[in-house]
Amino acid sequence: MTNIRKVAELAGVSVATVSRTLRTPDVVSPGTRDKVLAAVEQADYRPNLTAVQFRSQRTRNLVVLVPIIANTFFARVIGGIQEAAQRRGYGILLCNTLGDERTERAYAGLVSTRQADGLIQLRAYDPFTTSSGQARPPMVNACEVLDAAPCPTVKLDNRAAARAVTEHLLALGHRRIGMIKGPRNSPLTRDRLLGFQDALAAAGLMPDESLWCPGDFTPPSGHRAAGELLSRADPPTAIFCESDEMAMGAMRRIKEAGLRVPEDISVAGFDDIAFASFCDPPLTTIAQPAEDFGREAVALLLDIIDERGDAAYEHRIMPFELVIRESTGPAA
Amino acid sequence: MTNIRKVAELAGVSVATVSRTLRTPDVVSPGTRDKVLAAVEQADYRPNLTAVQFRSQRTRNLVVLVPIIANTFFARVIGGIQEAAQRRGYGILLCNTLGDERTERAYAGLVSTRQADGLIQLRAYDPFTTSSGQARPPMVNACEVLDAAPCPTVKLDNRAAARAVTEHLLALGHRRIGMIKGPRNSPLTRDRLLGFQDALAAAGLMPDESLWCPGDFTPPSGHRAAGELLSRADPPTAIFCESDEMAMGAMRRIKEAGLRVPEDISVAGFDDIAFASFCDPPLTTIAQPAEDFGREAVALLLDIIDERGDAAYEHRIMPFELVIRESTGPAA
DNA sequence: CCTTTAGATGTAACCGGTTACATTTAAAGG
DNA sequence: CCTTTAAATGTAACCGGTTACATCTAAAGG
Repeated sequence: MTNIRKVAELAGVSVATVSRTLRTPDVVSPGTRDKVLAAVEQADYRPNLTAVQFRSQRTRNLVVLVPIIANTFFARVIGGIQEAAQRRGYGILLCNTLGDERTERAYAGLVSTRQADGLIQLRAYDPFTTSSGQARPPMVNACEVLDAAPCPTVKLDNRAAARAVTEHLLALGHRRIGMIKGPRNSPLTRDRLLGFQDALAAAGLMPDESLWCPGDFTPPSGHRAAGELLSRADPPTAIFCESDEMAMGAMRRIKEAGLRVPEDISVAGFDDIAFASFCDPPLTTIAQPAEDFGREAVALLLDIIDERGDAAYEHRIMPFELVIRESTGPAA
Repeated sequence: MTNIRKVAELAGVSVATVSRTLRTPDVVSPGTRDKVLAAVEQADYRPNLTAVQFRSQRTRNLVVLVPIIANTFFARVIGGIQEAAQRRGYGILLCNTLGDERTERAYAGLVSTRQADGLIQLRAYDPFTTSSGQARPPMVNACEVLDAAPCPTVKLDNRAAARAVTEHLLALGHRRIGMIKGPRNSPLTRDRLLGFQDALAAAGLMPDESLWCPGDFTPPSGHRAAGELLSRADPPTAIFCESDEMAMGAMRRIKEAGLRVPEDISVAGFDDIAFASFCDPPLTTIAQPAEDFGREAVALLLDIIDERGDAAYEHRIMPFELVIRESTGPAA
């Protein structure tokens, strides 16, 4: 491997001059600069990044913990993270945690062990064991956010979004509205449920908990949950699903039962994934700026890493948009 | 930051003993071992990974170049890569290249600059400029594979898979079969087209190139392509799409034209993404073992890195399965 | 022509581990 | 009790850059 000493020898200068030519060219005289660059070219020299990282104590890597990369929404968020990180000269170390806390802590260790400069967590869990005295490694929590996050956060106003969907369904005349929720202990689920109840309360309706089914954001779970709702004596006339993936599962189940969407049952989703406008019927849903979640998270994280952030952690609320398509219609 | 010297001091031993206690505990006497481990605990010491990587010239990181992470199929492949890498103690540096060769070469540079030990490329492009004399960095090419790849490869027998789909459509009585292809210059597209033609030829049919439309694997491109096919004077009775995402776009377009799937037009996809069994109607498609592509790629790559591979590069062909659902039916 | 001073370059310490080699310690054998 | 030998531990070089500080060069000013 060609190293800086070989290049220095080739150019007839010291290693310091080679290093300066590459890092701070303006302090090197033009003549020397040309000699060095020619030698770099000739030797096909590239600085050993591990040495640079080691010496400078900066890796320019960010760890990203994602619950399930196969989830279309998270994949988009990661796309945004990757794009923003790359533009700022950072790489991303990806970890598909599948919600396993041991894995999350192991990867978080990459920050503690200085193999990455910071961490983005897309789930409501703090992977850093708070050993007293130790400084907290730079971290940002995005998408599903801890209630008392010890770091900046980026999230949607899930409560308002769920309220908007529900109000849309109420406006269509629906009174028995089923809900296919996310996992029980998720803040996301809780907030969306609150928004759902807000809308019902504003319309003077009592919430009926027997119409709430838990899911896990995947199509099969939506399929199963819809089955449960349909098997009731008095099934709902509309179903609000906390993810488009579950909504697609639910619509399939509804059709299997010989019912039509939206004529017999309206279905609304959440996320506005790429397939939402192509499924049958196209899905009414909440559009989230997935890529922006990622970009924003990177921006906040780099603020901390570069110590541009002063004291208080920022908590960003991203905008949502109710996208009305054809899966919701007037109550029968 | 606590370093190995502090721990050594705390334990009353030399830095070498601390290092040995952590790397090769069996060469350290039990008594010393306990002392050192206690000191490690007390100081909350974790070795600086950048120093370890620098010294050992091994990073235990792999670069993964993925064309579009938002593509459901690739997301699954990455899931497999991540899982296999993690199990073997490797991290992954992810790059969403969007097909940009400059980006790909930049990330490939992470291997040349020793920030990663190897690279997995999911697209048919060799990011390493072959500077003569230089040893090729370890690389594996998976999914979409170069014809004369200078490395191990993992792929599907796309030709046979496409032939299987086409034979299924022919068996249903279809004679005018449209095809929504992938990008023009992709080996994937070419091989699937060959398989398509194989089946037609075996059935004694002449291929009709006017029924082939290019797409880019996304739902909107399938939607557009289907529109073109439907606008012909004599539209096809079946459409074979090179991806499920395009198939979903195509089905939407067909319904928008007031036609039914499969009664009026059959549609087949490729990939068997999670939504394939939940769209309407459930999609006939080719199931690919996406996660296995990733696992296999990691295994082959680590073989090279650990120099277990002898001379010849292995070229793995992964199995496919024709999954017949409800989007294909007898020709009208 | 000498002194001052800014700019260019060189020297070498340093980052935090790993490990070859040297040295010390302890156990075994005579 | 002394010698031999293996096991345990210590010393210090090394990985490849960066950069503080020292030194040298040359232009400017007196």
